[in-house]
Amino acid sequence: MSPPAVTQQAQDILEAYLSQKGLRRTEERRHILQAIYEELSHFDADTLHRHLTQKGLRISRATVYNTLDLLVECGLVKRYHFSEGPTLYERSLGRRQHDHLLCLDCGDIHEFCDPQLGPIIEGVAQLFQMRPTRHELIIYAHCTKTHCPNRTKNPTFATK
Amino acid sequence: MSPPAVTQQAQDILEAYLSQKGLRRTEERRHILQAIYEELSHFDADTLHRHLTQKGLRISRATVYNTLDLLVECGLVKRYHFSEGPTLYERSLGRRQHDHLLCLDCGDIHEFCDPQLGPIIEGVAQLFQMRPTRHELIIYAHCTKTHCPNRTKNPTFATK
DNA sequence: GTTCCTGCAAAGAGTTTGCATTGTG
DNA sequence: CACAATGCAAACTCTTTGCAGGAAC
Repeated sequence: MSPPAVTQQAQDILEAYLSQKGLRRTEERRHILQAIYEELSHFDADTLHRHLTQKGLRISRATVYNTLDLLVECGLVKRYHFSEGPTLYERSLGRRQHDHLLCLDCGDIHEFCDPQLGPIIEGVAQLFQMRPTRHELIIYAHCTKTHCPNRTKNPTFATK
Repeated sequence: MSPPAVTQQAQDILEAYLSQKGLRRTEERRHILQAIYEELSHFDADTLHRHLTQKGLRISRATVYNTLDLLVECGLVKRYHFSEGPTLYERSLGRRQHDHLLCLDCGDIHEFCDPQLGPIIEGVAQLFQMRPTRHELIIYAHCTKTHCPNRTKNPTFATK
């Protein structure tokens, strides 16, 4: 599915969720959802806020936080807790569930899917008589390429 | 190895690390290391600080944070970033590397070791030409026991 | 018109930093 | 006695909250 089509589908899902819950369809919510689906990935709330401001949209930080909560609730956005920094978000519609590998040298975030992970998680949860709802696997790693093009960027996730 | 013996070994390692780096052996560092090795697990900085205060030790929050950094640096303590809350710490000497399963109903933290995980991580890192240094796998799950004894406790990790 | 949502600014949690004082080597 | 470590408080980052005004239904 093309990016605009996914965005449209996301908007439709949001609308359905809002009317079902008796909540309101506001410009702000549409704008935020669009930015997330067409322009950003692995962003934090403040980056999203600045992005919207630069586009000339006057949306407050509070609304950004509120709307992110809403979008996570209705499943259109996923929330991640990597090391120290702020909470990061990602669009989730039309994307396979995946995990993350963080480069300790440049802060780059790589995504991967490993089909072996699901059974492991199920097995562990069963051992404790628990029903798993979600998981986060984060691998922290260094680049082995001698001339990694990212080496120049500022490292993140470095110490904590 | 018995708990006091592990603590002693940890103190020895700390001393060695300090002299090697030209740093100072202080009462505070010894007290903090001892509390971590003998009295606490999955604690945050503030819990550790209150714990020390209750024992009659007057150690400042700043020193607690500094010392935790130091202990993580020299490998005696592990740092974890679970969902929203504060950073958690754990003693690491004499313990196998393990991952965590968090109960969404009561906030309990279970530990598990899965030998299949290592190869998966190696494989993923190799795919990206990266050298993995550490990882965090967190499984969030609900209890399936109808009368979970923990159900009464305050849930943590519930929403974010 | 009612209720939800927004924007603003203040508060809050967790952590870091600056600086004078203390204490180790 | 030099310089690292401590204690204290203020600053800082990220996020939440309270409340008045404004927009959706």
